[in-house]
Amino acid sequence: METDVRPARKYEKVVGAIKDAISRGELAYGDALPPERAMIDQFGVSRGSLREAFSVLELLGLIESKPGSGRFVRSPHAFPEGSSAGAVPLESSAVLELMEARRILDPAIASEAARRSSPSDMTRIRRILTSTRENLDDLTHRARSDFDFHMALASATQNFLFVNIVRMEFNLIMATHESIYGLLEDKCAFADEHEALYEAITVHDANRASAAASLHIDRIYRTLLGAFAMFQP
Amino acid sequence: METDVRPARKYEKVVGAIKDAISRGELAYGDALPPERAMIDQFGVSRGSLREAFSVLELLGLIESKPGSGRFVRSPHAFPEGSSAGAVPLESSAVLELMEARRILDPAIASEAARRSSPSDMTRIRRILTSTRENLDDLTHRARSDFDFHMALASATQNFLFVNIVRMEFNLIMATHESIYGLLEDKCAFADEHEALYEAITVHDANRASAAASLHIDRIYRTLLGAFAMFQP
DNA sequence: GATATAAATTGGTCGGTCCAATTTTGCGCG
DNA sequence: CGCGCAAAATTGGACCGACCAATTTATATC
Repeated sequence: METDVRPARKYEKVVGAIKDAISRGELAYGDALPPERAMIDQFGVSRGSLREAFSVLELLGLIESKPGSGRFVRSPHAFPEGSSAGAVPLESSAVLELMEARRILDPAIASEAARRSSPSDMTRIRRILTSTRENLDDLTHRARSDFDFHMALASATQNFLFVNIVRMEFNLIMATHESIYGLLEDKCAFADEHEALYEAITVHDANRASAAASLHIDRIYRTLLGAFAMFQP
Repeated sequence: METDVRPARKYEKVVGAIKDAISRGELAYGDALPPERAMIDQFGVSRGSLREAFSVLELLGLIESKPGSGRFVRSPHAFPEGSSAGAVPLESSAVLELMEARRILDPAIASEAARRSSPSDMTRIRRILTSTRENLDDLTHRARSDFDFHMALASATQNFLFVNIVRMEFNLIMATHESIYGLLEDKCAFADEHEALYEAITVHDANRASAAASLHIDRIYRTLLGAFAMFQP
């Protein structure tokens, strides 16, 4: 019964807590966070872990550090003020923002992968795809497969900048909405689209690969859009 | 006489040293780096600083960490083995790889900025452009302007993923080739292209913005290609 | 030869020190 | 009383050395 593959780092707890506080409205735009030394007691973590949490929150665009002054909440997006039962607006806005970027980035990466992929890249991707089919019902397995697939695609571009971008994409997915895969119900479409993408890359058809990636991410985007719409007026 | 704006962090020294060692061939693909505890003495830095250096080198795709085993050199690109007078191959291959990615990413970002930019974004970019013109001969000022301009462009997309990508691009530029701006002699073209890009974004012409960005980065890419070709047989 | 054990290595965390930037306080002076 | 400037307190930034855990590799033992 392995519930969590990840070792649950301390800083993640802090990130979650602050993120939730912003979602609930306890921390609003412009507000100052408590000073480091106070938060150390508050969360019971060391300064190093705290700083790591801050660096993530800064990367997410949620807070801003001003040396000598303090840390302040930055509005990442403009989202409705008086939203009841909180937690949704921030999460959804961040995830949609991420997906909007992926609608542009992923087709470009797929196209580049189609141009430069080597046979060994393709066998690796092939292996990942079969592993994906094996256990489509397990949520964490699906998430893991998705990550592996897109990382393999990125490394097939032979360009580490794309690898880093995909790594960043999935870091953000995990940081902002771990349960996102629960919303994507259509498991078969998930696997089918990955396979279509694989086929296009195998024959080095950049245009078809780009189109396949577009279809894939567009469907996900629309699905999430629909799911989030149910939470908001 | 301010030679370095940046405070010269400890880990940067380590990154440079290891990068140079790889360039010189002292460390080749597959070689194991000395263990952390040994490098602490070797470089006279703490473990924290060392780990920070490793994280950068890992991001650059130069090394790979295997828990319980050690850290190993990864070939980032295949580049000529017996290259004399070293230092060039790694640097140039990494920079060209970065620029190849930018040829794809930057037009996409420019196009998105054209679609979503607000008036306040444009005034900020306008200010950066006039500042750029003011001191075109100073190398560090030009580098700073370039960074500011592209960061402003990224934030005009209203999407923090693009902001992070541009931040990453310039982190890599600084990490791999700080003197890169010395190779880009045509100062006027530099400023002109930025202005053309600005114009396209102001009128929200996504296609023109994308084209302008392509022209800009393509010229830089060709210039660097030419400059590096002189170092290699 | 197989297995248990020990050693070596990286990963994560902690609690400090010192420094730079900023803000706040307080004092002197007009 | 009000203003301005300097000292002090507050805050984040960088760094250090130590500790223990997880994992891999080497070694010893049967």
